[in-house]
Parts: sequence; structure tokens; C-alpha cells
Amino acid sequence: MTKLEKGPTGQRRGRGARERILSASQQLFREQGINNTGMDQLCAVAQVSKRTAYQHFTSKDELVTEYLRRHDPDTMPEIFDSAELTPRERLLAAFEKPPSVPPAETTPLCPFIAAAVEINDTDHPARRRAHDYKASVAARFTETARQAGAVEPEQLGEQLALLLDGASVRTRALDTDALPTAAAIAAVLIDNALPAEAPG
Amino acid sequence: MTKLEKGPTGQRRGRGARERILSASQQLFREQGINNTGMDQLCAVAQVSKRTAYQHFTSKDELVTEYLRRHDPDTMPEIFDSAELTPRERLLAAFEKPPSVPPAETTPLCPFIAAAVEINDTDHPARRRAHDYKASVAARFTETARQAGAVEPEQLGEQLALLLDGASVRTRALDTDALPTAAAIAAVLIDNALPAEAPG
DNA sequence: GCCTATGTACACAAATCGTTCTACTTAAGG
DNA sequence: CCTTAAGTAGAACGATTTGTGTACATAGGC
Repeated sequence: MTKLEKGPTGQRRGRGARERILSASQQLFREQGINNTGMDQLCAVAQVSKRTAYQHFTSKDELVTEYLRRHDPDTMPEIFDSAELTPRERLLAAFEKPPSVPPAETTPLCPFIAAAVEINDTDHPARRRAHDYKASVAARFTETARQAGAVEPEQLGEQLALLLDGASVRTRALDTDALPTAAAIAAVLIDNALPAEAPG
Repeated sequence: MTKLEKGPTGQRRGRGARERILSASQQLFREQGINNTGMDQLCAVAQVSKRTAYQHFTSKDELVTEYLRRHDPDTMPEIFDSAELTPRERLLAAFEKPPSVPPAETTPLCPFIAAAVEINDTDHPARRRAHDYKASVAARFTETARQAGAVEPEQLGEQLALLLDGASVRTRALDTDALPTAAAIAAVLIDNALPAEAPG
């Protein structure tokens, strides 16, 4: 996660509108979806006048694109770049729930999945970004699988990425955390793909 | 699939408006999503006047709900009710692409996932229907897994359902058929969960 | 052959959408 | 202190949305 620097509740208005707009985007697009969030509401939450919003972003489409671009600029770095874990442990760590927000709530739907579903035009920059991000996650998995000595790292990478996405959408549909289910599958796949008893 | 009885291209207008409306819903909601499909366009495709549409369905919400209700009233019966296949074969058959539509196109996103993402209100009947359908698929898998003699049928059922959803959303995001990836995982899970060399 | 269900055409209301406008205020740097 | 860039408030625009109202047409069962 990037630093959200929420500030003392009611961020003081004034300079720094762009940041406030993007913060509000993160919150609202995540909570209620892109199409269900109007610019009026977004500006109200960001405590920014509409004029200012449109000086920073020429259109809502551009704001959406920037919102996705800013979100996770690198792909899950806190997991894949962790030097303390063995490659095998890193693969498994991707399926552990981050300690953000109270454990009672269900994790919100992956913003890239949301964008891929809500936006219809395949050529929309936001959808392209979603495509790239999803490919990037698989590539990271593949890379780590290769480091771990998996027999078919590309296949394993694609499989693990699919598990994460399945867990995300199923959590949304059933309102129940599906990540443990995905984690169990991941453990099986990793065990199957890695040479037995390799240290990592 | 239910009989769509498309008729000779330009369905003759007149009686039978309700069916035409639901047919158009299937087509348009699937192709462009629920929120991106207006009632005007829908009525035009259905060759039905708007007045008639609102005589059959009091609101778009109700139409969406009915569209999801009608769609697959039973859960994938052609797979789970097939008497020619062993339980194990039935589990695997769920991951084979149905021969509908040319193989070049990617399978459209599962309508229930679409509804779960596009609609924000958890209490919306359509979202409840999506919830129930997703639970139903898992239950069908579980039931079949039990027949096949799986050691932990409930876990396997939930896992296989997650794979299907992961494949659907990933196909959407990457514009590449992800079902084979899910099928490969399913094969591994099923092999792991079923007593070795059982006839089915 | 008539009666009634059903459907049509199309204008219209009301809300909401993204977007732009004008005119005013404020904060920071030199 | 004064200039200038940045932000504000809120009205308004045009397009689009869901949903209605009115007056008219037609197909089928009796």
C-alpha cells in the first residue's frame, strides 16, 4: 500500500488538491465501484471544487486511469521483494491476508478486476492497465517459481495468479473470505511443482 | 443453456414481448454489462416499445433480477446431471469449454460475477441471486465430490468452484482463455483428493 | 365479427451524469 | 507587499438515464 496520509480526519483544504482527489478515488472507487461514483460525490469527499478536479484531470476516464496507475505501481513489492523469505515462502506468503483493516471485514475486490468488469471498452487505458497488472502478477509468480526451482515455472505462475483472482471475486460474491481456500490449493500446487525437500 | 428460439433473425414483433425482452437482456447484459446497457437500447434490440417493457417489468432492477433468475435456473445441469459420466469425470467435465460459439472468441464473463461486481448493494435481489448461484455451484461440486469418494468433499467443492471463477475473471482481464489453466489445477486437486485408482 | 389483451409510437418528466463556466478568494515566493 | 499560481463556490449545460402518460393499433379467442 502507498502511504495514504489521511491526516487529522478533515484534511485541511487548500493546496495539495491532486493528492486529495486521488485519495478520495481510492476510497470511493474501491468501496462503491467506478461507475457508481459520480464526480460530484468524489469532489465532495476530496474537499475539492469541481473546477479544480478538472484542472488536474481532464476527464473522469483519465482520473480512473491515474487511480489505477498509482495503485500498486510495482506489483506487490512487499511480498515479492522480501529478502527474508525463501522463494517458496514468498509464493506462499502471497496468499496470506495482510493485517490491514480489522479482520472482521472482508477484503474488498481487487481494483483491477473491478475495472476490467466495469469498463467495457477493451482499448480503455484503465482496462489496458488492468490487463498489464494481471499479467505482471503472473510474471512475478513465475519468476519466483523459477527461483524456487519449479519444474514448469510459467505454468505454476499462471496457476497461482488465477487462484488469487478466484479468491478475490469469490470473496465479493459470497461475502466470505475465500483466500484460505486459495491458499490451500496453492500449497498443493507448490508442493507438486517443487522438487521434494528442496530447502526453498 | 435454455432454448433461445432466436427465430428467423428479425423476430416478428407483436405477441411474445416478454420473451424478446429477456432474450435481449441475455445478449446485451452479457456483451456490454448491466450498467452500460440502457433501457432504450434494450427495447430497440428486443423490438419492443418501452411502454411494453415496463408493463412486464416494473423496473430495470426487476428485469436484471429476472434475467439472472432465468439464466441457468438449475445449476449447470448438463454437466452435473449427466448419467453417462462417472462422478470423477463429471468433476473434470466442468472445466471443459462448451462447444457453443466459435472457438476463436473468448468466453464472456460469468453473468453472476458481473452482477456481483456491477451492483453495489448487497441486499439487491440480483446480488442475492448471484450469491446463491455461486454457493449452489460449490454445493454441486461438493455433492459430486462426495459421490466420487473424495476425502474432504466440501473442501474440494469449494476449491473447484473457486477455480471456475478465477478462470472466468482472468479470461476477462487478459482476453485469453484461462479455462485450461483451471482445468490443470482441477486435475491435480481431484487426483489428490480421490482414493488412488478408484474406478470413479 | 366484435371485445379485450397486448403492444406501439412517442413525447415527456425528473434525476443524474460528466463537464464547463464565471467570478471570487487565498496562499506562497520573491 | 505584491504578483501569480492555485483553489473555491456553485450555477448551468447538454446528454443520457429510468420511468410515465396519452392516444392509437392489432391479433386472437369467443
